[in-house]
Amino acid sequence: MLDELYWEVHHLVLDLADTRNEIRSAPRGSDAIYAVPCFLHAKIQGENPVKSAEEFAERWNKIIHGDDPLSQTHQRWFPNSVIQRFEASRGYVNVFVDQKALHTRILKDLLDYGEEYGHYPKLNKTMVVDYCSPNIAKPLSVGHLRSTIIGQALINILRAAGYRVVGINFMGDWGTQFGKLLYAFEQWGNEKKLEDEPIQHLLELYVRFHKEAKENPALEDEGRAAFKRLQQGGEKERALWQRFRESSLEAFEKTVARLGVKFDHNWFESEFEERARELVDELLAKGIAEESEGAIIIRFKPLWPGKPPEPPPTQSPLVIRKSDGTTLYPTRDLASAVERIERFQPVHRLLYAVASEQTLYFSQLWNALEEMRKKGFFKHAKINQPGILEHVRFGMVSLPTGKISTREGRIVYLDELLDEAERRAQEIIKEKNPDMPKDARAQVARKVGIGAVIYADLSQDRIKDITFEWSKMLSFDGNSAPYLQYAAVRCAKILEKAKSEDRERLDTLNEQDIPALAEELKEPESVKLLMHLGRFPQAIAEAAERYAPHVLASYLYDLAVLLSRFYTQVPVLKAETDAARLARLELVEATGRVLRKGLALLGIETPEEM
RNA sequence: GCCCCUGUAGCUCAGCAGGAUAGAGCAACGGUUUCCUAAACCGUAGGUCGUGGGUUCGAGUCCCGCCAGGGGUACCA
Repeated sequence: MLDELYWEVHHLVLDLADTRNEIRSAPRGSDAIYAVPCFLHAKIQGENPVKSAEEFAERWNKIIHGDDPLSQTHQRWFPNSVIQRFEASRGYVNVFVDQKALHTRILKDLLDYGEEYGHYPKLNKTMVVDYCSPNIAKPLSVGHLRSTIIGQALINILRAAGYRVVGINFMGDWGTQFGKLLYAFEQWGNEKKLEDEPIQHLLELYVRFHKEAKENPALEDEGRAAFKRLQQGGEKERALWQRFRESSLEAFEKTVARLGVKFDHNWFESEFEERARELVDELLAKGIAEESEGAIIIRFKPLWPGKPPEPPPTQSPLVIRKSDGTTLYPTRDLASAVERIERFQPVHRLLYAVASEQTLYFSQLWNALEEMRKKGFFKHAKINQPGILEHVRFGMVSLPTGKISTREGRIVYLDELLDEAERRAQEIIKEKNPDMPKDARAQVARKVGIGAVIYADLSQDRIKDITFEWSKMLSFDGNSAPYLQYAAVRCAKILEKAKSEDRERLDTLNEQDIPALAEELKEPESVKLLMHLGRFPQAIAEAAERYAPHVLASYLYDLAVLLSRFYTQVPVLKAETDAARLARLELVEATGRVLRKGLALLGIETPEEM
C-alpha cells in the first residue's frame, strides 16, 4: 500500500519537472507522511522557496480535490487515494493522508497476502549467487561464515523480491594447496590418523608444510610438482586426493547444516579443470589472451591515461595458465562463470558473495567477461547488458591478535563458535526460564545461539571489517537476534492465550470487517506499529536492490522496538472492549508473522518459546 | 609507488540517490514486575560526524588535499 501512496505523490511531484523528484519522510513530530522540498525548483525558477512550496501545495490540493483540469486523470490513476491535503511549510510541501483510510489499506494488505505479505510478483530474471565456496583442504573458520550467511540471506531476499535465484556453492577441491597436502602426507603423514580424524590430520599437515616451507622454500616447488602430477592424472595422487576430499566434504556438510544453509548446487572446482584448459585455448584463439613470460595472461587496458612522464597505471593482468602449463583458480572460476551464464540463461546477474580482498580479482574477472562478451564469445547465451558480474563484497574478519591465518594457527573454527553460541544460550535460558524442559531447552538454545551469530553479522553493513569478539558475536540483549525472536515469541504467546472464539473470528475476518478494526487502533503505539508493518515490502525491495541484508535487519529491529512499546503500553487480551481486543490481536498476529518471516529471510529461525 | 575500502557518542554500529533539531545497542547513572514471560519498558548523561579546503539556499552525505587504520598489487586461492 505504501508503495502505491509513494507513487501517487511521485506522480504529482513530476510537476516540479525541472528538478530531481524528491520525496522525503516528514520531520519527526509531524503528522504528515511525506515532505517534498522545493528549494531546487525555486532556485532554477528564481523564486522564493517558501512561496514555491505554497504554490505547489495549492495546486496539488486542487488536483486531488477535483478543482483542476488534471483532476480527472489523477483520479482515474489513483482511484483509491488516501491523500487528504498538502500543506506548505518553510519551503517544503508536507503530505497528509487520511489516517484511518491508510490504516485500513495496510490491514487489508496484511490480511490479503498473509504469509506472502512483502513478496513481490515474479520478475523472470535469474540471479546466480556464488556463496560459501570454501577451500575444503582446511576446516571452516569464522572467516567463511560471512560469505555463507550473507549469500544465503541475499538469496532469500532476492527470491522474495521476485527474482529467480540459483545458489551455487563452488567448492575449492583443486589447486596447489592439494599438491602441498599430497607432498606433506607423503613426508609426515600417518595412515591411521587420516582414517580416524582426517580433518585434524590434514590441518596438521597443512600447518606443518607452511612452517617448513618458511625454512626451506624449495617445498613450494614440491607442492606445485605434486599438484601437476595430480592434474596429469597420477594414480597415487588421485586416490589420495579423493580421500582428502571426501573426508573434508563430510565435515563441511555437517557444519554448514548447523547454519540451516542449503545449496541449490554444489559445484566442484576439479570438475572444471578440463573446461578451464579448453577455455585457455579458445581465449588465445580469439585474441583475448596472450602469452607472456611463458604464462598465458589476459591483459587489461590502462585505468586512466596517467601523468605524462610516468606510464599510465594498468590493472595487473590475469594469469590463466602458469608457465608450467597448469591452470589456476581464476581459470577454473572463469570456466565456471561461462557455464553459469550458458546453463541458467538468461542470466540477469552473476553475484559473488566474496570478501573484499578479492576486489581486484573480481574486477579482472569482470573485465575478462566483458571482453569475451564483446568478442561474441557467448554463442548459446544472450548477454544483453554489460557488467553481468557483481562482486558482493564484504569486510574481513580478523581476530584481536591479528589477521586470521590457518597456517599460523590463528583461527576460530566455525564449529567452535557455534558450540559456544549454543552453550551460552543454554545458560541464559536456564536463568530466564528455569521451568523449560531440558530437551526443549536444547532446541531453543540452538535457534537462539545460532540466530545471534547470524544476526551479529547481518545487522551491519557488509563492507565493514569485523574484529571477532565473543561478546559481540554472542550478544543476547538489545539489538540482537534474541531480542527480535523474543518479540516474535511474545506475539505467538498472546495469540495462543487468546480465547478460541477470538482466534476463530481472526481467521474468518473479511473485507467488510477491516475498517472497524482500523477504527479501533487508536493508541500511538498501535498506530506506529501498524504503519511500520506497512513498510515491510519496501524494506525487502531496498535490501534486494542494494544487496544489503542489514537494511532488512534494521527494519526488523525497529519493528521489534515498536512491538515492545506496544506490548508494555497496550493490553491485548485485557482490552476494554471486544472490538479493541480483536483489532489488537490482529495487529499482534501480523507483527509476529512479519518478524518471523523477516528473520527467516535472514536465515534465522524463531523458537516457539524462550 | 599505484589502486580499493573504512574513519559518526567511552565501545560496536544505523543514517536510503544532500534536506527541516545526527539515531540505536553496549557500558554508566536513576526508575518500572500484585497486570499477555523484565532476553523487556521509561528516563538522565554522552557528538568540533578523522582533518583542512571547495561546491550548494542547505553537507555526516558530493569534489579535492592531508592524517590514521585495513586490504590488494602476474604465475596462491
